[in-house]
Amino acid sequence: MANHTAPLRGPFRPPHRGAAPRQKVLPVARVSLLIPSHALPPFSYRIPEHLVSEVRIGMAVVAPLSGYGRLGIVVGFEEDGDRPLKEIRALAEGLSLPGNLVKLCAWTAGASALPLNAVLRMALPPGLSTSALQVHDPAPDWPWRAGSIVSRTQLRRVLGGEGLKAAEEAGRIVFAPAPPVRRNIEWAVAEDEAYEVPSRASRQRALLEALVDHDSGLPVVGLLEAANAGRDSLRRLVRRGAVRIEKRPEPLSVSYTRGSGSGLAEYEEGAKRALARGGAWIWRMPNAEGVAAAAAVARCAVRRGEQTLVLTPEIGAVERLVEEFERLLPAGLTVASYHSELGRDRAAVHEAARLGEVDVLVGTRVAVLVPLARPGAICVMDEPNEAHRASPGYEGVPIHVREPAIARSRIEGDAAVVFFSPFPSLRLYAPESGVLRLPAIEADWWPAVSVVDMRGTGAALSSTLLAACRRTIQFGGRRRRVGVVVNRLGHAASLSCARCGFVWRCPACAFPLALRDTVGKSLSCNRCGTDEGSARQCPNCGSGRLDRTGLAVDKVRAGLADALGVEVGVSTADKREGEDGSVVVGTARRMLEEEWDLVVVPDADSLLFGAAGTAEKGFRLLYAAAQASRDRVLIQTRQPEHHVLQAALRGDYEAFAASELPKRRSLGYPPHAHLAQITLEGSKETVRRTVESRLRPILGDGVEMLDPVPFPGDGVGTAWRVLLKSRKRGALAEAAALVARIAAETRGGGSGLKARIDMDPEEV
DNA sequence: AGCACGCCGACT
DNA sequence: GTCGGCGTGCTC
Repeated sequence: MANHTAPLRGPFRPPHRGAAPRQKVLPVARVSLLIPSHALPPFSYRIPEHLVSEVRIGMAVVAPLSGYGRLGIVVGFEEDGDRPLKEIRALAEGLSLPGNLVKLCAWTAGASALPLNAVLRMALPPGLSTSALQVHDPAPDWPWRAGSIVSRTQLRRVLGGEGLKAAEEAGRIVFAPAPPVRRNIEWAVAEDEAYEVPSRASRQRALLEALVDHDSGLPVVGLLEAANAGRDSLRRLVRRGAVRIEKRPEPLSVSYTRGSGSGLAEYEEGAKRALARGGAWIWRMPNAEGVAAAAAVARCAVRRGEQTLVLTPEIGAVERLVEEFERLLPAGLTVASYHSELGRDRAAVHEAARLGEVDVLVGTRVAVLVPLARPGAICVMDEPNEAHRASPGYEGVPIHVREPAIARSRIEGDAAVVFFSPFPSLRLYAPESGVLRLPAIEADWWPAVSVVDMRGTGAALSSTLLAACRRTIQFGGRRRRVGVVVNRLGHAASLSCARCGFVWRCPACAFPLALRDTVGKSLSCNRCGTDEGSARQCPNCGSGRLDRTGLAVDKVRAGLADALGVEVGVSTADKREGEDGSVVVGTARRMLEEEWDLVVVPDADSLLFGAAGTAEKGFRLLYAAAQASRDRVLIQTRQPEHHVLQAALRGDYEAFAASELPKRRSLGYPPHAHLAQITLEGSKETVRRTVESRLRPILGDGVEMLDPVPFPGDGVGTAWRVLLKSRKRGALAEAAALVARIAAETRGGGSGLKARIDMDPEEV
């Protein structure tokens, strides 16, 4: 491992396609200062004579703001103007980013309506301290010694603002941004074999015995635990010269592969093709096979001397994938994981990746911006999973990771990005997206499918359903289990006919209409605000039995427990009870992680047509439900012939895509056009005024704005949603970024306004 | 007039 | 993040 403060000089590698082209250096640099919580635009600084030859795009520099040195990244150059400019003070080379990564950050900032400095921060080592200064030449009355690291606040307290500035100017203290230092751990090493352990000192003997086979020693913490000894016994051994204690840096969480690569042959050809051509690819296959296919991509990249980035939706999946890669990939390659639970290690992994010491980096969405010395391939596992998008307030970019992944492949010399899923998102699969396709691998096994037609029934659970559950759990021999997938926890927002299953939809958007009040059955569109009045009877079959769509977890659970006479477990995000029982009810996210003998979906219609979901999400859920069943999948529906349901239960993605893609185009969904969903929190008056006076006048050409509608599920009416729509993503992101700025300006006081921006949301 | 306090905008 | 400017409102 290279030292953090040393200039960035990796081991020699042949030229790779990620190399940034040499930039002509002008005497003025644009610098994006890394000040959190402030969306400062990049500022211009003069480059001092002695640094002109060294400064390049991506270089970390120290530049003054209000007289204090701040860390920034050079993001561009410009000609010298008339304005007197401050000078860049120093370089912080060990923290620099490759020039291409700055381009990627700029693209990502534009696409996500985030300030550039916030995105650059995500690409830099985590835990980077931007407030530490090193004391170089202390004045006689200072309390610090030369070389010590002191925080800015402490320096201010002692020296005062002016004193701090003067000391920095004079070079007595130097701004020293650095990633968190790796801890040292104590190791015990056996020294003198001749030492005779006193007969009663059994702990000391145990310690020596544990150490005897380890010439290079053992970490102290583990050793004490293994020998069931305390620190005192060890100290005695040290005093007698039998053992010495050494401090060594904690090991990097980079592991080595130990497989043969023999299980990867099946995917070799596809991997080669994607890497040879580069660009974005969809590789449709069962999720279980994706691991080996991604390993094949990684091996192919390694052969080309390149690194692979593998992105998974969840942290748990990262750890599983690392283990699988260790087993599958030929021995001697390095694999490392990167996610938000990694702690101090993460900065070390970041550096190892940046220096090219990691062959395969497996991480969550936060890893998409990690610099790589030799980028070759990006694998996005389980592509449609929405955990690939950061929710506001959580770590990572708040857009789906597929977007920066594609941008990265383009920017970094056409590296390959491969999206894995049996049912990729239609926005990628649409021919207009320009994403190439590798030959699909279809599931080689499919469960038996039972469809129960619920038209005309009032009961939530059919006798067919109950009989299937009984048959499964009463089966002799091996214990069998039933998983019941329910879509929602509380109340559904849409209205459907209890007789034929008709769902009220907005004539303009084709979205299910939201049920405003359950008694009067008044309907309106959450998307465009259209008010559709009250529903009296079903326009399809004339029935007056109208009910809100969807069954809730607790209702199904109680119904099953009652009818089957067994304990029924529950597994949802915030309630887990009796999960190892024979029958478990839960939400899809939880339930479809494991396998069941019988998977039951008592209300497929709410998955497919409910307000919370779209046909696309419903298709994936039913498909995944089938894949999670060892034996049979049973679903209840009032629209048994619906093509999405039929296609899902056959596992026929192509048929589903062929019927849904034209709808996407006519409705103007990505990739045909882009949406920005802006949620504004504030009084109706404030929101309306802001939208009309500040937002509407500045909308760029081709950006359409729909009127604010109350945010669904917000009963108090303090949250409003505005949709922006455009064929041009850039224009849309600009408008969205402006909203963020306006909201930041009007915060506080009676006119308080909070904004949240979702670019290209999955559901609207 | 003199001063504390909070808000706002500039800082390159 | 840090600063100074300015208006408000209070005290001397």
